Amino acid sequence: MTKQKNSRRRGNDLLDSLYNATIKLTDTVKLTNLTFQQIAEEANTSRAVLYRRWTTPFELLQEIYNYKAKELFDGSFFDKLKDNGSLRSDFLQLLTLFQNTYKKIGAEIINNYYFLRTQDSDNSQETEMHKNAVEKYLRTMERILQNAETRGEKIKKVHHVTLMLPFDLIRTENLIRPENINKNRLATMVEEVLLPVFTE
Amino acid sequence: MTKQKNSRRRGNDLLDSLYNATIKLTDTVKLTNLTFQQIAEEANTSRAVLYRRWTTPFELLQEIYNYKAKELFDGSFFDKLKDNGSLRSDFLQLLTLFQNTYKKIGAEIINNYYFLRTQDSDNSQETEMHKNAVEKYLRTMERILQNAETRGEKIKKVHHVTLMLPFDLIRTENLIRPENINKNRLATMVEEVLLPVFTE
DNA sequence: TTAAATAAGATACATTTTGTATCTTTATGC
DNA sequence: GCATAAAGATACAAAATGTATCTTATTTAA
Repeated sequence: MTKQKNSRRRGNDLLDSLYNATIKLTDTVKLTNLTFQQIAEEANTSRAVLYRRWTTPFELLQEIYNYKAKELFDGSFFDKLKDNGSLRSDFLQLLTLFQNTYKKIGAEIINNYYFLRTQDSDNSQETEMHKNAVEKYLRTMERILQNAETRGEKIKKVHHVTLMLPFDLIRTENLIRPENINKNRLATMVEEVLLPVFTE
Repeated sequence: MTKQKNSRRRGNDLLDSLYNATIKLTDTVKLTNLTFQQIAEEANTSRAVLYRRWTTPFELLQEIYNYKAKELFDGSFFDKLKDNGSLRSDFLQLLTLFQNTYKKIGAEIINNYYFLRTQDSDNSQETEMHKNAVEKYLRTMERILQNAETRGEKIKKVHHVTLMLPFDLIRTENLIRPENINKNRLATMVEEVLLPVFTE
């Protein structure tokens, strides 16, 4: 979809290129050591292009991670959720889908997103995105639990925050013990944590 | 304990001053925008002092957060843990002590610690510290559960990773929903998560 | 199809930060 | 009190910043 007849990139083409150059640099350069100079060189453009859009590399990073994290927060992966006939299977599928999205976006990117979030409390745009995501997560959990109840499984009433547990678990695992994540670990989360918490 | 008769600071006195100047700057300057110049000025010393110790602000930050996080990882707050006569009370005390340590050190500092950790996988010193901490956490949980079992409470056998749940919960809460933390929230964690997970 | 508008890219310049090196001064330990 | 180690001051070339101006390519709309 990229126009190759033009040598001078514009708009979103250029923006993508800047994003990618920055992400690529984070493989070798620590986040705290990034400079506009390097980014401009990596993206084959001039520094002016960067200064017209952002005042510091921090702002650029913030924009990138907000953008990249969108897929995690739009909750579109929930569309693949099926009623598997048991809460156990539904939970496992939920964790698997969520973890796959983490993997697809890249755990480092999401970790960085959450880090920048703590650095900047007045980011209303991201806050809105995050708030909507939490709403979607809650509604998804409510639906899963409702289905289970309809099937006759005994479901406990819990506070709303507790409904965030599956997502909290995946986030923690990717931040603290990323090397630990596999099918067995997800199954253990369901068996030893989620089922005891949400069922009698 | 600070010597005031000397105008020229040395060793740990100077180091403390550099650490404090850096931390102070992080109130106004984003982590990714810190410079040695600023830090030297803030600490009333010369840049040479900084370059003799670290090559980039990132390294300095890493050292600071490793140092500050020590108190969280040495597990000394566990000494205050008593046998309260019920698992419910023991869990609540554990969460309270852990959260108080978070508060004392500063949640931002610990969040930053974990972030830098993801940026640098080859930090053997911190890895050792972290590994020892996990060991201590596991042993503490085992002790608490053992006490409960001795009292006659029905305790489930779970994987080691699951024993990290109390600490994972507090970490998540401080990273994602810091405004949400109070006595009620901790009680809900015990009631709706920890007790169902660890007892029959 | 051409002209006007818009944004990219090149360049320049003063300022700040970096990284290194050298020298002087102060504090500490023997 | 003297030797040693480390702090602090200073200097300098190189890199990065922040801003401004000018040229050139691409888009839009007349």
